[in-house]
Amino acid sequence: MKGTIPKATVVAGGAPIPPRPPSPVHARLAEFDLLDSSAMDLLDRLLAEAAVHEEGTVLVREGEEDGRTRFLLDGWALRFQSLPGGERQIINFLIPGDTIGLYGALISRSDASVSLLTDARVAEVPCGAMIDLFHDSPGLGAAMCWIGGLDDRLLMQQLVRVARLDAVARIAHLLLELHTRLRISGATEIAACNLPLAQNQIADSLGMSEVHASRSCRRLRSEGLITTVNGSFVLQDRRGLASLCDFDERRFLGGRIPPAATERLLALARDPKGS
Amino acid sequence: MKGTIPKATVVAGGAPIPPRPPSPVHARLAEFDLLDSSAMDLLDRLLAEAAVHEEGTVLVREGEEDGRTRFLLDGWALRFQSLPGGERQIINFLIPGDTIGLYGALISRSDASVSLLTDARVAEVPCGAMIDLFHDSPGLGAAMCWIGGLDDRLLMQQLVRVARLDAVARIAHLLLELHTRLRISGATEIAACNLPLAQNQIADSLGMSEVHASRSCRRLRSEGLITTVNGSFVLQDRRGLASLCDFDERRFLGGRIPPAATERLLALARDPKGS
DNA sequence: CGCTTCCTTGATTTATGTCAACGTGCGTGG
DNA sequence: CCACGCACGTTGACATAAATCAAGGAAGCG
Repeated sequence: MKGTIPKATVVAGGAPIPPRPPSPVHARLAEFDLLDSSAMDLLDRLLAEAAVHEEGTVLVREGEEDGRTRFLLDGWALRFQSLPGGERQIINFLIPGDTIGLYGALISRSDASVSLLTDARVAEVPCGAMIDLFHDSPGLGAAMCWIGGLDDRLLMQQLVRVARLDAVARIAHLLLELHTRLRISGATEIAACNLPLAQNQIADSLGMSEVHASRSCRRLRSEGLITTVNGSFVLQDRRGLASLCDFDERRFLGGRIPPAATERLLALARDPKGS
Repeated sequence: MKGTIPKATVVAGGAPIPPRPPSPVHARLAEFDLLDSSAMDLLDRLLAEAAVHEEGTVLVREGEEDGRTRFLLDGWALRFQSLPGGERQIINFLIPGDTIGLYGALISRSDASVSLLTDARVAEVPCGAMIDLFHDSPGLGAAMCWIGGLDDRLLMQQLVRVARLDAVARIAHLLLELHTRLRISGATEIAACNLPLAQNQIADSLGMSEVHASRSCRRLRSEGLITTVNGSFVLQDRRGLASLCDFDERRFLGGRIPPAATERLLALARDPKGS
């Protein structure tokens, strides 16, 4: 069940921004609109060599020392911690455009494992290249930090969900989050409604038992809010789901950059040795 | 009940690392051992002008556009989100040495509020200065990202706690985390055992009702694991607390930098215009 | 055909929330 | 100095959400 694999074209010059490959990473960065064409070129180069891995592959193992940062270009993954009892807590789901091990270049020991939920296309950036990136393109470096900030925001939402919502609302909220994130990373509306999750993954993510996850999903299904097609969830009524859990889409949209920062970053790009 | 306020001395030259003020920020960065004396000087300058605020002050309001990044030099704060029902979810507790709004320079709209739990000394770094920092001292810039990575790790632990542990274990785990973090930021062993928390703050942080927090704290007290002295928790038996919740201190220690990254960062510092 | 994996369902137990009442210390204003 | 209100913690009775245990069904796959 390999996904379609769009080719990553490497563009040569610094010409007035040529059409980019439809990478979900680019889609996410569209909102971070400070990248000039040289930054884009650098990004393209970093993402050019992507490898395809099979469903179930473990990309990163908790405690491992592996400074690489990866970009998930296609497919889904999950980040989790193993617990003393042998269970796992899924920290978050990773979708196309997401970063894996963003801090790998700075914190050698990874604090969570990452495994693939579907076949996936993954680009790897070695530790050194990740550091150099900040030097070669301060704008792209800033973009990486910006991604870090957005990820932090996601984790906050996951916390609020688990800490405050009941089981049905937790699931609704999670599904809506994934839908929103998929749209941001460029999925079509139809693709964004199709979430390849198993119920035990939902349970492990939201801190509930499998049995209870099953019952809660059933409730959502019986109210016509979702359906399941061979193991995938399909959102049927976003409005209805949102009303169950006070979903606020704005918490996932809009990572706008303060004007003052914009100026400085542009100045830096023009004159990297300034001041 | 103002805390003792150590003076922040600004050091002039780039001399062979003079004794630094005993700032908790410096203490935290001790583990990030890549900062040369010029980076330290820059940091000292950023932290030199700290203002003292009263307990209860709201430093940041959710949704507000305020690109500043702050450093908590003394005192405690909490970061929280307001929920539709009017309650709050405390995302995490901030202790001396912690950063407030690390991503402020890149994401203008803050996604959580921060208010002071005690009187506190706070240094403010404007948005522009935060960006320039990456240019003026790549090492210090890396240190800021590194802090972001550690904060991410903390948030993961908070999630695991809330998602997986029962009420008593959640509280024990939280108290141990705070103890560990306090030691890292330079608190004496005695100070680190003394946590100025109210039970309703614990409840709002761990997603449980106030009543249940009260009962759970009582259990910990009755087993001699903690005591309370006029509203503060005092850890009495760390070993005992840890056995209740599988606390793994290593999750909070050791943000070691990969060797490859160390080399590159040092090279960058020596030759900021290299390659 | 007999595995496994994923999901389902019912009966029961346990953890936690909710409601309501009360205590204690503490600051404030009379 | 007292009376009052307020923030904070405590306690008990009760309701509810969710875990657990146990059994079984449906699909995929050798």
